Amino acid sequence: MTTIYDIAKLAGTSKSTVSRVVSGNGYVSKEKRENVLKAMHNLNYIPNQTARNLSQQKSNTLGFLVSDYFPLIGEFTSVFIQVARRKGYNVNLYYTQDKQGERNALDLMATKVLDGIFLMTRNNSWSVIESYKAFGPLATWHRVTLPGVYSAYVDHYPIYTMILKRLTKHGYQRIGHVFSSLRDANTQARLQALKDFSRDCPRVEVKWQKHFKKQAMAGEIAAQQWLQAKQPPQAVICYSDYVAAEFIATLRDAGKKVPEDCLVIGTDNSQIAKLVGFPTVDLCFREQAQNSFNYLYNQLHNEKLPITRLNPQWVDWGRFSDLKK
Amino acid sequence: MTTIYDIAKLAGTSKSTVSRVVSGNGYVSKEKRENVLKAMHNLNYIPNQTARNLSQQKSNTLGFLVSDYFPLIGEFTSVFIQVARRKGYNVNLYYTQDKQGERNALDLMATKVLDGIFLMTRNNSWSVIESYKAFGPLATWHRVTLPGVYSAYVDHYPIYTMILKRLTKHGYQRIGHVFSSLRDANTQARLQALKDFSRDCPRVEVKWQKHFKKQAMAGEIAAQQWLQAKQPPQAVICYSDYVAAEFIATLRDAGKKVPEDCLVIGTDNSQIAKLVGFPTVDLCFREQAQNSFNYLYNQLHNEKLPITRLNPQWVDWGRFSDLKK
DNA sequence: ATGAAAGCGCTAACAT
DNA sequence: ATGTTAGCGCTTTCAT
Repeated sequence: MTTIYDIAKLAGTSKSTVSRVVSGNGYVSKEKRENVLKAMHNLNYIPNQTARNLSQQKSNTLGFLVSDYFPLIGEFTSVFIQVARRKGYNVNLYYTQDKQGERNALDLMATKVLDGIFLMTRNNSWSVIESYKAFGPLATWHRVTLPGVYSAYVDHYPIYTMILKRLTKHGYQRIGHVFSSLRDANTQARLQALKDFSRDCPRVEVKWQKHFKKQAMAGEIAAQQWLQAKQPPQAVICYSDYVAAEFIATLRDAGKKVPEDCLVIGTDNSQIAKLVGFPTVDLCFREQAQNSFNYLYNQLHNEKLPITRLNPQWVDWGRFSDLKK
Repeated sequence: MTTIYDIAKLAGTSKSTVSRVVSGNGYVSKEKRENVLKAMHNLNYIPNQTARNLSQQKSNTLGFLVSDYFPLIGEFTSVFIQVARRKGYNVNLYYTQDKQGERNALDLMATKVLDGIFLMTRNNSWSVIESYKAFGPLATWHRVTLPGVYSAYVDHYPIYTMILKRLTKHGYQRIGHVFSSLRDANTQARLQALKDFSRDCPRVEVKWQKHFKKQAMAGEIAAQQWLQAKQPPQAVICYSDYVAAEFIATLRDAGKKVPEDCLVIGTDNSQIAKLVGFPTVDLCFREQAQNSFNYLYNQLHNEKLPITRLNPQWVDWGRFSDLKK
């Protein structure tokens, strides 16, 4: 491996000068700079990032933590990674299935192997996670209000209200719900929206409600329960597109027609919604990824990259135009 | 940040001894070890991976390079990352859209920021890529035969033949094809299979063939062409599940029935195939991810983790049972 | 403007 | 079994 020392020798100068031209910090005469550049080129020099990181106590890499894979992860990470790349940041992906694994990843901030961390999903309690704030900036996809943690959330209350009203307006009298974990703040917001809605429209039947902690199998199990219900809901709102897609696939397998027998709605605006063809709500996950990165970057550089306001939208690919407005 | 030096001081010993207990290399008396352990615990010691990497000239991290995101990437990376994790490896994801970006990532092997690299898709020519072999092991998803590059491919010839025979047996007389780039070795294998098949079964019409270099929009464009054809094929085989899904969505949008009007087949066995509900072929991408990691690991450690033989399977979720056998 | 030298935290001979 | 020492490659003060 060729090092700055080799370059220095060949260019007839010192390590310091070479370091200056490589990093672009400090003054160096035109003449010396050219010699160094020439030497770098001749020796095929590639700077050692590890040495640099050790010396500077930073790595220009962010950690992306998630517990299980679900399809939205792929889309979300891809925008996060590409946004980070443009600002010179790498990202390490960690699938941390347990508390300890997650802590190990968080620990990496202490030594600046990771400069900052985004948590898509988590294993440890928020108080544990928050304590890592001392090591570097933290952002998350969860809806939480903690002084030290940026949350890229969007309020589900108005969105859920909007969906409920729209369905009611179009004649749906029995509306079912597939929620994620009860402890989740988004679930709470949805439940509140549902409660308030029921007060206004008591005649709409909304009792069919299911809860799942994991996305895997949630849609399938919920669909099984739909199939066994005596009076199944005519429309079901799912907490994620993936769950909605699984729900639909299971109903169709059982010979049901979607959306005729049951209209199923997701809330991610992921590719899957478009492909399977069901209405969904764009909760702006792409902008959330962008905002999250910007937050971490701003913390790290004392800059002011913009954090944009999110503007959720109903999305139906023009296929459910009768549902519009 | 607390370092081994701090621990040494507190435990009344030397850095070396601390290093020995932390890394688990070398002898250290029970007594000293306990002192060190105690000190580590009291000071909340977290080893500095960067320093370790610099000293050992390795990082225990692999690079995963891909040019554009497409849905299978998410699934593929998630198994690759989790498999790597079990062996103590991290993985950095790079979306390299151009030649230079890809070279930058490959360069990282020179300084062992990356110990090895997997290329899902590539930008540079194989000869350029192969030259990086000098820095560390290389694996790819592409089908290539290069001395220094492991290819996790599976031969598409027998698979394509199998699909064609099966369709013919069930009465399909006009079979369409959506291929990826002509230069791709898998496409070549499929074309050869098609050619040989046509010799045996000249009466099956197979002229409807489309080629696409990018997955984005491929399915949609192909479907538009299907819709405009005077005599469109009764079955279409797509080179990826994602393309198949897009093809189906577009046909359905146009009021066509799938599979009644046109049977569409994918070849990834991704989650999307199951959710949209079309037959596909399991080309064992999960095992390919596993094999690729194992190869890289074996190169790095002179070990013999098994490289399993792949066994592609027709997959139809029991929904197309009339197509079976 | 440039060079010398100390240091980032850890590892690994080598010596005892 | 343990300590001393010389790196790993680069950055950054501090002189000059």
